[in-house]
Amino acid sequence: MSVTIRDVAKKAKVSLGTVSRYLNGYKLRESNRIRIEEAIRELGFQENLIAKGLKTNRSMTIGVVLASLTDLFATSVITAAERILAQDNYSIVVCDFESSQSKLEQKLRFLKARSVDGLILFPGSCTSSDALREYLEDEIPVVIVNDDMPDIKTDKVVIDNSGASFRAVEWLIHQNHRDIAIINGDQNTYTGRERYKGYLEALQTYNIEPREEYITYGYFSNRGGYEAAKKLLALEHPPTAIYTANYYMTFGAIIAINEAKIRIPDDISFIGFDHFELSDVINPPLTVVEQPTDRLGELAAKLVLRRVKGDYEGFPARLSVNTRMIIKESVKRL
Amino acid sequence: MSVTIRDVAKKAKVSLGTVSRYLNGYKLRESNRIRIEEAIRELGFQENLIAKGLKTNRSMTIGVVLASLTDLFATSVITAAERILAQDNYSIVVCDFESSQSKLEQKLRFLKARSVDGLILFPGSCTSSDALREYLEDEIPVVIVNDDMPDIKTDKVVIDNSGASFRAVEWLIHQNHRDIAIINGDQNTYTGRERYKGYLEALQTYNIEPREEYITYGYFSNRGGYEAAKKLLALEHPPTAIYTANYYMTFGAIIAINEAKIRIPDDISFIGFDHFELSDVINPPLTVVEQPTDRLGELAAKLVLRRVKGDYEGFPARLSVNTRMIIKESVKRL
DNA sequence: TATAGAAATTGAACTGGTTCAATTTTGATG
DNA sequence: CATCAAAATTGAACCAGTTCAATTTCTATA
Repeated sequence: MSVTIRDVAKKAKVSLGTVSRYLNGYKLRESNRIRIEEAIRELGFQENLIAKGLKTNRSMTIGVVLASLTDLFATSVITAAERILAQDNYSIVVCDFESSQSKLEQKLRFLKARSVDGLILFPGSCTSSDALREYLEDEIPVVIVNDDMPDIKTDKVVIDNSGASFRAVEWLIHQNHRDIAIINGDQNTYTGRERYKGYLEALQTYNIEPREEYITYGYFSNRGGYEAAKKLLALEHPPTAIYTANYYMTFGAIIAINEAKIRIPDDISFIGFDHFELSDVINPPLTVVEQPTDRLGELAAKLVLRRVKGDYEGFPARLSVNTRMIIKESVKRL
Repeated sequence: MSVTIRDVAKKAKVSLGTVSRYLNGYKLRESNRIRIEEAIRELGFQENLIAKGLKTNRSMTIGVVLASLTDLFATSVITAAERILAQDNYSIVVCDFESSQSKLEQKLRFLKARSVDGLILFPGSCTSSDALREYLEDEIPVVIVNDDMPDIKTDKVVIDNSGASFRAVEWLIHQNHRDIAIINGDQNTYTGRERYKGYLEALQTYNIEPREEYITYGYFSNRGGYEAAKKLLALEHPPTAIYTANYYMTFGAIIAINEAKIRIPDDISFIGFDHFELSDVINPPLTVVEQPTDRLGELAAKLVLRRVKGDYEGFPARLSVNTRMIIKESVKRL
């Protein structure tokens, strides 16, 4: 079979305990260190993390569970998280649950059998989970990203969802817009509700009566955004500005606007969500709410690492990061 | 600590070998089966896949290595692959290497230490790897997705890249286009070169002299596609049709066209790449080359599973799947 | 009912690491 | 040079499963 530390020990004429100590960075006699290094090189030894994990009860893996691998927000966050985790020699095991509650349970159990040391979870439309409770019972740290599971006590990293909407709408108001429409995400989700809330709060703060026909739903999908925008543009009194509450809806809406040969910002003002590649390349470049996906991933990774290492200070933490408005040219001052 | 099969064995009054056999689906005496199932339920036993992996030398994980987690093509393929793998109780460990050769090596070694049973690799612009050679030496199956590593002998699943271009361009020619531009991907990549090749072959087949100014490069990026399209539209004799060789360039180009107030298909015909959500939502819906990402993921997963299970028939396999043209309304017959 | 062959069960040995109590080596000090 | 505490090393036991040769139980047949 493959080369084990026993082989290395024999070749270097030391005990296996010494080789183990070498591998784990303990100090040892210079002459032994040299002989072990030589033996490792000559034998082409590679340590077996599975065997290591058996005794230490650590797999050095963090489970990542998300609704869909093709979700740009989640994958952006994960990219950043993975970078941090890799620095500490952790790797990520990724599972998607296709927005299905039963698959979520299944994947969570699956990862648990695999002894993940921690979990980063994007629950999306799933608001509860029995399997997740088992993680808490066994004290496996869980960090939820930009979401809420009200009856489950875990760490969270979130963006300031309602604040993001508030500032976007406030910006429109400051540019003298009053007829401001929103294309909302799915109201069964935390982010969907929060972003809607911020919209309402901004209107309220400036004494603007919300108009029912300006409140539309795109359900976080491209097609949804497209259709909602189409509906808005067809109104007898169309809004002077549209705010979309996520990336996919933003591009659906833009396409509807282009199609209607309505120009941004001359005919209608627009604030989108997320600052991914497409937003800049559009003409005119879009004013958007930028989610700090890198920061979010970084925080989630660092938090889960801290917990994995036993530091439970401030549990359950709820780290919130602010979004940023990227002001470009898609909003006209009235 | 946690509940082990020894605890289950004791409680069910059988030996641990019997419990092991139960867990692995062997037949056993009805009375024992019942008692074991009871014990498992009562104790809340969950098997430890890490311990299992130590003896069997199988981790039940497949490594997935790709340049970027935010690449929609790769994540679509992976989604389909994961579905198949999960059916056989395999999970995927995902690493991105950020298009860096050294990170690729690092991640491959990392996964190897983690005893992945197989590897699905999207090499992108990396055309070779020492760490990968170690996989072959140790007979860990590797499947490369839609790419080529000329001096490394592995299984591959590919799409018919040059054929895809050929048919797209041929379709334009059949609609009487002669001034056909291409927005090429990065020529340092296999897919970039192949797709360009198909374009040239189609022109040649129909005796059309390729025109240098119609051959542009968008390097597979959104911005690249945008800029290439802008350049094409600014030509004294702009092409009557544009073909873009991947998704991101397609949308960059569309935005450039919209911006220039040129209409598809009246002013210019267009064939894009990939049939993701945006292509349909555009007006008019785009005629595109559809890559069967589901099929590709399925094939990659099934192939790697076959190899993992020791079936090396037909090694190295090179499974090719055909792209499909989705004919919509973005091409005008001249 | 005895018996042979098949089927099921047993449990010690094994996988490749870590751990720690016991032992050996080192080196500073009187 | 003897002594002793500190540092380094040793190797058996352990982690939670699988495996397989040996043993026990079952079943069919004479």
